[in-house]
Amino acid sequence: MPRDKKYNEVEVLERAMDLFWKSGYNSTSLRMLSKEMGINQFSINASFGNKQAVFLESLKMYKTKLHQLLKTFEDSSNGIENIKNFFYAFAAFTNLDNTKRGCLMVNTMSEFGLEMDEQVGSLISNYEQHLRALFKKNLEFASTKDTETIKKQVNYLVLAIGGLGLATKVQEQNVIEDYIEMTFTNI
Amino acid sequence: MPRDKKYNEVEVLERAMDLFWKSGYNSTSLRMLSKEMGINQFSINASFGNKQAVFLESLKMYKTKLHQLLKTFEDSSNGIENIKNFFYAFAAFTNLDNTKRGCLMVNTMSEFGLEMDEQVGSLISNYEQHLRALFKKNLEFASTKDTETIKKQVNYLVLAIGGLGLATKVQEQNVIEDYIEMTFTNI
DNA sequence: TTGTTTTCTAATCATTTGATTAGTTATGAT
DNA sequence: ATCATAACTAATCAAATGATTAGAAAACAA
Repeated sequence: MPRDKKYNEVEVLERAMDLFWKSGYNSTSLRMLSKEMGINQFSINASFGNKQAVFLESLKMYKTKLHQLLKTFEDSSNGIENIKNFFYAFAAFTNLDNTKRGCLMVNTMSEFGLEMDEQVGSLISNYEQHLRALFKKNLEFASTKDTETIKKQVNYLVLAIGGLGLATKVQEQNVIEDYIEMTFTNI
Repeated sequence: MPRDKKYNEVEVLERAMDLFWKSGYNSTSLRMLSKEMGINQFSINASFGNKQAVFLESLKMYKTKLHQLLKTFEDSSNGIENIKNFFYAFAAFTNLDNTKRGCLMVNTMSEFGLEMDEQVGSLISNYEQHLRALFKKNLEFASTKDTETIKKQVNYLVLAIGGLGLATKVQEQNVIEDYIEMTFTNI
């Protein structure tokens, strides 16, 4: 029988995710990953395949983390206030320990635009649909809004949370708070 | 007397700007620039210094273009509607010919975050101040808003236009329009 | 035409990149 | 203890990167 792996693939992937989150895909080299993950380049490729695959797995892990955050708001009582609370939680999440990393998915959208790896692209658009569903559900809750209004407000909130993900990379906390408060003044 | 330059530095810079606008700093190589600008790498460095300097000059040119757009709204009648019109013009500008390039400044903020070249950073924050001034002036026009409200609404609009710059890279036109319309129901 | 000056071309430099190789080490079933 | 297997290390590969070099070409004053 062969020897066992010295490292835990979930643990080293978490380090990879942190690095991609902070620096993006193109600015993160395999050598940086190797150093940060504590395993060498060969082991990275042995465990994941190649750099693109490490990135995809990092995105999946990020999505899981974000989903854990989201679940709280999916389970709790419904309504606008619930969406607003999610915005605040998202802002805290994307600026954990004042790291100003933004949102890995938003960063990735910005880095690649529409010319994105297909698997990465579908992971992200899948999550956008997920968010849309949450927003829609909460907007419909105890409300007399017509379908057209809800559609527009969902579009609005999706872009607003994208903008929030970008803003947490560069803006101060008080500006972020003003933004969230203002976003929900009229919906 | 020496020979004259075969190329016009403004024209080749415009090509460089287009490339940085489309692909960002790190994903644009000197060889891509050379091909697109129609001059070789030596000439690029002879005219501008190095890659970073070409980028800085590209940003300056972009800023000038954006400023030409902005001037229309600085000169025209004041008020909320004026800001809204600027949002629409900005959305059209960042998605000219359906190129989905977004805003070069927003793209740059997203690519580098706060760890940005000093000159690039001050150029961008300088423009943010410019926008803040425009928004403030128009919000104050024929309005009884208190100082605190105006401060919050300016913060809101600055982040909203950043989000719009990001959104034009990936979203459809109708979603963009819903976003702008909804943004201005809140102020 | 000649000579001087600068632009331009093409080749090359040292690094860095993603990826792979050859060879060594450790594990655990027998 | 032996040995088959897979994980590991370190070195290396070809390609791409930003930058620079040496020399040819062009323009104009004299």
